[in-house]
Amino acid sequence: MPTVSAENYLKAILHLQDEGQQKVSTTDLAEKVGATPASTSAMLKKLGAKGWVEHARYRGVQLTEGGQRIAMDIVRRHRLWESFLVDHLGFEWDQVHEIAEELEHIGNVELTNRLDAFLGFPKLDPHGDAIPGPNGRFRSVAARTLLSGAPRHLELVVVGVVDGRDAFLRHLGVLGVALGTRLTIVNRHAFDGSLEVQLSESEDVQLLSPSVCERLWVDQNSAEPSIPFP
Amino acid sequence: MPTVSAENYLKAILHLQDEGQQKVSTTDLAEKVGATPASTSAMLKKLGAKGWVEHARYRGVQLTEGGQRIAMDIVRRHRLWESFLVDHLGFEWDQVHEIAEELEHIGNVELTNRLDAFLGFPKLDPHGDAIPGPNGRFRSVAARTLLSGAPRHLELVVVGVVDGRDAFLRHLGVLGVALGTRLTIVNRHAFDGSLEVQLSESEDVQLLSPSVCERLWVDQNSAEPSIPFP
DNA sequence: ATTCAATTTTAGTCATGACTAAAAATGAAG
DNA sequence: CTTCATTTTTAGTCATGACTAAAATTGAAT
Repeated sequence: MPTVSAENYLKAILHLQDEGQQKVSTTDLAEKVGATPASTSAMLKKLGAKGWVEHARYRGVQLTEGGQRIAMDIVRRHRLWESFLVDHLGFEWDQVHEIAEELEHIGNVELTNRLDAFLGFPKLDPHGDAIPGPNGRFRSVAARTLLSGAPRHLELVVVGVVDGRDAFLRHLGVLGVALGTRLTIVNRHAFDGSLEVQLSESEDVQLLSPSVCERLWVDQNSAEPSIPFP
Repeated sequence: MPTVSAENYLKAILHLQDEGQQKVSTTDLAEKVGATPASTSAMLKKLGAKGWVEHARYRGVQLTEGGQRIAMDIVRRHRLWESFLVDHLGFEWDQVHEIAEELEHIGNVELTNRLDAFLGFPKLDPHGDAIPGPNGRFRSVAARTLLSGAPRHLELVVVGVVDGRDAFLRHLGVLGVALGTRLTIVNRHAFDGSLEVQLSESEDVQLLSPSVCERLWVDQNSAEPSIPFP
């Protein structure tokens, strides 16, 4: 069983690996967890000894299979609790992160699974991030979803429109969106549910109104290499 | 803000004070928290410095007003979470203590109050123990309750019977219960809801079936000095 | 009063996980 | 191929909160 501190490091490594770097540098990790590189270096030695990370001195870290499993479970608990806080206790999206940061460290499996069931086995948390299942992997996302209900941080392809009217299609053109456009949701705005999406080709970030998001069918871009953390 | 460890000591002192000892001995406290008397002695010095306990060397400890407030808040969170686990996640009475022991240390006030509201401001937890309100004091218990719905660890007086039939009254006589009998619920059995009650006069512990408990009106024994932890 | 067994505190260690300051390794530029 | 700025690790401290062993205090019994 990892300590709370170890869990925070493992989680941070998972997030950084997701953000692109396959090997995570000590400095980046230190910054993420809010510690000095020296402290981080010391912790990495311990995590390595436990078999949770592969750590070649001066070369960066990577989660092992076991370490990733632990980190995914933490993310699972974090996002389940966030869902609970928003859906049942009436918190807003932007108020729940800190609280979930504490709740996520309660590792009781029975508790987590029952909470999952209580919530109806949700696939996405209130921020639109995918929730790992009890097996430590993400639940398969429906083949075709409305953009408004798709997860963040996953490259999507526009595969259809709900509304075929000219005015809407012209509007899409202005926004730089068409059938086949690849994009990634980078942020959901709590205020009205509008989405910031990054268009893969142009690298532009575009703000899409809720009414646009509800009229676009998207699919996970299967061409993309399947990384563990969408 | 107390550490998790400090919270456990404060909670233990509250429980021991409730069980009769106004001043709690280092040895008893040590046993309760599962530490050595030496470690406990060291912790008491710190708790004293924070103003949470009064500690006269070799003379025992007592919670200060501030310390009691902290301890009551911990008990509040513990019992609210236990209620949540049983009422909404489907746990049994005897499975929830350990989990609540972890959840109770998340001190976010907003979280606690929202959870309280979500649960419908319950007065008793699944074990029949009173739940402190947001002010750190127990909510007033209804003037007259059925024994089956009364809190544990509080001296009660039998003030009436629902069912006046001879057979029932004779049965009460056999059990040693009559109008005016003072008793305290010491345990609820998860299996069928039957209660173990201690009769104040004889000191006997008597097992009462659910059907008996549902036919007895009880009231809080107001003659008793009002101790903080019923 | 004095002794003595039980209780409590102090003294001295240890493990965790943080820190600063100093040393070592890396790798890019000349 | 050597230099040097950057990154990373090591060395040495500190605070928490636990422990054991030893000393101090209490209070009950002679």
